[in-house]
Amino acid sequence: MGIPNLLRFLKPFIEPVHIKKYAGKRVGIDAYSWLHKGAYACSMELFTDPRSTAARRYISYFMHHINLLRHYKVVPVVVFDGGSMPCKAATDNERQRRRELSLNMAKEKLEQGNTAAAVDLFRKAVHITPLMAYQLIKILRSENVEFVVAPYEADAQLAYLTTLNADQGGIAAVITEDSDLIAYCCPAIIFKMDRFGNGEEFTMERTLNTEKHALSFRDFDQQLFTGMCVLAGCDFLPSISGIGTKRAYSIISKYKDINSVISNLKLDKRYSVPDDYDVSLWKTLAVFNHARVYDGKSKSLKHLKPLDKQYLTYLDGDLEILGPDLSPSIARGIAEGHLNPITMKAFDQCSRIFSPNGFLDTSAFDIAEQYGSQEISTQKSCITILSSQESKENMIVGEISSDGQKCKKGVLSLGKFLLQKQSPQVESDEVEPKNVPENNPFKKRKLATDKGQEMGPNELVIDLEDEISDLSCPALSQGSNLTSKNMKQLDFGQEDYEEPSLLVNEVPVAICSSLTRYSMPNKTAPKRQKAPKRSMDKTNKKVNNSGGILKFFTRL
DNA sequence: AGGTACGCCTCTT
DNA sequence: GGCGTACCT
Repeated sequence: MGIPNLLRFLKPFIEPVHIKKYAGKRVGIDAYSWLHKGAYACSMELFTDPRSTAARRYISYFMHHINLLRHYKVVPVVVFDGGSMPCKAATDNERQRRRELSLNMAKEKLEQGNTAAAVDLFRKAVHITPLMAYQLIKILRSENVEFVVAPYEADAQLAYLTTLNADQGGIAAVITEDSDLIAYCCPAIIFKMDRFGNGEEFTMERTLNTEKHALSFRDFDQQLFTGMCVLAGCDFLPSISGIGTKRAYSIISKYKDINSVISNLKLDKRYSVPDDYDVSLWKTLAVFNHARVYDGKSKSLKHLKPLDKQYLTYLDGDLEILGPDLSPSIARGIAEGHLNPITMKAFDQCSRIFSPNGFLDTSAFDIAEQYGSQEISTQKSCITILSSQESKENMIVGEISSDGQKCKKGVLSLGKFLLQKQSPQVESDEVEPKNVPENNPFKKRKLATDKGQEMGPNELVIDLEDEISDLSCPALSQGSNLTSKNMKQLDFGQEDYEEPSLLVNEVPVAICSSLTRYSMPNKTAPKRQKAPKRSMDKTNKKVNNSGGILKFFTRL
């Protein structure tokens, strides 16, 4: 729950900000906050029909915000929560119980035909499961959005990333709704960011160095600041009854030493301080300082900050409360989104088979799933789905050269393939075309060879203006939602922003598109190195020529 | 004045 | 998770 009232208490130090302030910077995102908000848009569907498009609206919500950041040249780094901390088990269980209660009531109401009441209850029952996070991860992966799954608390992971330089994977700020990040002394945090990029900014620097409303943290160091937060009550340790943010502040600024604070609290008859409160407080401070995080460089767990003797003595060798240690391979599997951080099992058995290629992995798996296949295998450059139902033969549905530089008919046939399955009217000879037609949307642009553009090896670029109207792949032309005409024009302050139509409501575009980076209708291929500027093309359409607005789709 | 317990909201148009 | 509010100390 964060620290109660902390945001209100620190309001004087919080200023309005627009995300464009962080243009060119890497910014960390607490995935949970957007996932949770997004899940509200589809809370009922998540229970009643989890595989439906409607149930995936939380992904649209999330990706809208990702695209917004990219539009303002902010590099998003998405951080997911991992395993739960042992010390939070009690509160976790309580929440779980409440949700289950709501869920049962919701189902009841639904059966009674009271949809309105059911929706209300489903909303109370929503929680973000690792599987939901995994669905998003698959999209992020295909859209080349950087992400990491924290071994435990995303907050700690985010705080850790702020201590690194950008070239080491570090971030300049964090977008979250959780005030816990303040307790981690995160240097810059953006709260309440809306869909236009407006939010409220907290900076440690401003807070420590300015006086507002008779509040001053000039004499506070990091330990005292975190101590104040913990004293006011946090997830790991409830506050002493009668102490909130203000009293925590005044008592810390009075004694300026954690141990003095505790001993004086114990002397004060107004408060009942548990005997072991000092130990608990130091242990909690240890978590905020040394929680276990994932280190992308060594690909293993490490501590947020190097272990400090002062805290270690209170921990008494019990490092478990910082999050149990994990072997590097498990930690990496979790961090890279292959293992469920709770169960430690692979999200899908095939993800690792594909990851060496790093290419069609999840999409291929999606297809297999759709076909009810039991197995998928990759052999050299082919992706094969072992079909268990329709035909007993193995079908080669994709073909990629081993260096990932060429994408042949496979991708197209993939699209056709699915299309045929879902739209019987498609001519059968289109199912496995011998050649990729000249005008096919998946034709590969010359990559990398073009004037220093920095394309990922697996990216395809489609020039929409040229090709959208004349697509050989009906799935795509049908998705005329791709034209700028059908894009929603949203007002983002002074600039117009063409929001990609998020979900293609019809069909198989999914598979193709997860590999595809569409460029907007400017003739030149995207340039991604220079600091891009927006420009107007002849048709007076506003376009983004900095790599195109990213399109994404999800499968049905 | 400050803390706490409680109920309501987070999406979308 | 946050927020606002009525009520308690």
